[in-house]
Amino acid sequence: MPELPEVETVKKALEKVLIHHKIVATNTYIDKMRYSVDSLHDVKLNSEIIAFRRRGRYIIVELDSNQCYIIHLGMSGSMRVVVDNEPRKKHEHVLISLDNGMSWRFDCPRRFGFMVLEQLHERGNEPLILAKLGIEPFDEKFTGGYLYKKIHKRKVKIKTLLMDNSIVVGVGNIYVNEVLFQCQISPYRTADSISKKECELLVKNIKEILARAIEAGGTTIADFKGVDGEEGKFVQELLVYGKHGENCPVCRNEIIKEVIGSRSAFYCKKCQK
DNA sequence: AGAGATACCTGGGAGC
DNA sequence: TGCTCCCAGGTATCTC
Repeated sequence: MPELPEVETVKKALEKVLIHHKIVATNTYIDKMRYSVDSLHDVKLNSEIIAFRRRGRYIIVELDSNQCYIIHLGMSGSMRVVVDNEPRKKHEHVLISLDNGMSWRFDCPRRFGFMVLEQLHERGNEPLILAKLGIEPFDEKFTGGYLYKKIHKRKVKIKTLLMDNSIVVGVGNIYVNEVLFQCQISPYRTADSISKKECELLVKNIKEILARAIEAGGTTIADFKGVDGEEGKFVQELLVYGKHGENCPVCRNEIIKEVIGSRSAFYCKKCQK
């Protein structure tokens, strides 16, 4: 389940092996994942890969043809770069051949992810698909004050709101549970009950937990692996996610799992108020 | 417009 | 062991 730290890990790994190589062929083996893959065939041949960016959970790969790939790994997507004649795996839906005999592949069993090609009208322009995204968690403008302003009139539960990527991007279900536990805030609190001070605390912990997860190469729950097949190590640091029935590491009370906004919430009733 | 629910998809785990 | 059922997740899209 790639969240922002996983996506950052994948982006860095891809950049290392793909930068400055040229696209020589595109093969697709499926009509669509979340979106149609047709646009991938519009890539200008021999375009050079010149830059990698990440925006939220999206990876943007810029080409010197003024085109860019926009990639979302969905929940089970992964990338690998192998020699061209390596047999295709069952769910490798997109194979892009490079000028060095390597093959860049998108494996996406559940088809929640996508890969499309867009035009960049002016270099650096935000592709349309990303226009509605909220602030990056590591942006210095992402402060307690910013968060408070965005949420203090909202009636929706804080857990749901922190996962809303029009507020802040990259906080998915794993990390929101960890963040709320660290802040000792119940996932059931409505956003308008969160004080300015608690917003400061939330922002501080979002930044810290995401940074630590990036450091560890992401979290492996079931599906995520980095480009090199290495598993992320942050799973070892999770305190509440997936720990229902176990004891709270702080007070030894039982960690509870309940559904909030149709997603699993893991929390400690005693520690989180 | 805000809030909440649901569809999308398939591997894997639980339960029988 | 083999079968069926259900859950996991981010995002888009729907209704109220």
